[in-house]
Amino acid sequence: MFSQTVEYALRAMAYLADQAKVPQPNPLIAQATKVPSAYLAKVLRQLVQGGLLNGQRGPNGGFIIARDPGSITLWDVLEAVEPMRRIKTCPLDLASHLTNLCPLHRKIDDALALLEKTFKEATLGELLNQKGKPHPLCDFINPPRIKLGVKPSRRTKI
Amino acid sequence: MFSQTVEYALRAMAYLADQAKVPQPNPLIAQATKVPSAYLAKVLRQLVQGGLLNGQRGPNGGFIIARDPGSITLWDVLEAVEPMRRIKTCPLDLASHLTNLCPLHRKIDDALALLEKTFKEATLGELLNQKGKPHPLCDFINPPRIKLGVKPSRRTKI
DNA sequence: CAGAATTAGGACAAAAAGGTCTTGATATCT
DNA sequence: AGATATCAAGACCTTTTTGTCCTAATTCTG
Repeated sequence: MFSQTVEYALRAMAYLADQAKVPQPNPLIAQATKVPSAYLAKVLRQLVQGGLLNGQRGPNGGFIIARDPGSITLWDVLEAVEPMRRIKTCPLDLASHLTNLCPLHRKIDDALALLEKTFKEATLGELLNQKGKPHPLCDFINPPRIKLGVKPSRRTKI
Repeated sequence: MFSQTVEYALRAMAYLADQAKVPQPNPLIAQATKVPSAYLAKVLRQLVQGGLLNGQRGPNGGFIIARDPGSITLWDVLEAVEPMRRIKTCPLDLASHLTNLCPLHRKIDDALALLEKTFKEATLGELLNQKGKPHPLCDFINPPRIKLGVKPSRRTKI
């Protein structure tokens, strides 16, 4: 129903909302969210371009959330990576339905509207620290920023 | 958000709900719903296998709705072609979330649950003949069953 | 400034979804 | 029975999505 990309984007945003202020480099996010790092890189770039994250290069760089998590909705995240296409005009281009969707497409679009509303009402901030609930995505809070296992380059000649 | 296949399946079911009793051959459904006929064939087969349609071969054959449209929900159609995958266990396989989804995935699954409910409450029957609304999919009711334009075979040698 | 860490961008590969075509089975009609 | 209309099944192609990899640009540290 939701694409992988959306799922990954939401995971990354939830993680970064939790780590506010300290830039998190891609491999660390990838580990915490269990998303393939190389693909995550693409998703993160979309989130930067959507204005939800800032990318900071160089040592001690990484990604940092661009605004207060309380002001970012799940809808904002969705829009940044894969905008929902609401049904505005008849998908069959029938003349008589131009201004007035047929009951089927009205029903479908109503469902989309409901989804849109649900996600617009949920902020990243709300997901954090809900008592009685597990912490988002991660078994422990603020994992130490340490080097991950040094993966041997496959280019080991000389 | 919804796949093409789901959209096509819903169009076909809405059309056939409207034509109850008279078998409609694939090309006619394809024309009325503006779905590529060869692909529609696949979708129709899934709907037959899902028990929502009956296929009847031979002259004057076609597809016919298997049950009363009032008893078929949009959810049934969705399930037949592309079952929604609810989130039942932690997608990250975190031990501490096994029985208790984290707030992010709880939120996502709640949205899926809402969708599920919406579609379970809507039947094909309800879509038909809503007054003041355009007829589903088609500019006129019960189009005559006529031969479509004979498309010249591309195998015209000899 | 040299070196290392990190994002930015894009080429490329693999997998899934969407779409086409051909062949075979079955039903109807004369 | 023969001719024809139709679905059933599946091989095959195309496009989109997902995933990998390499190179360039930038920034930090000593």
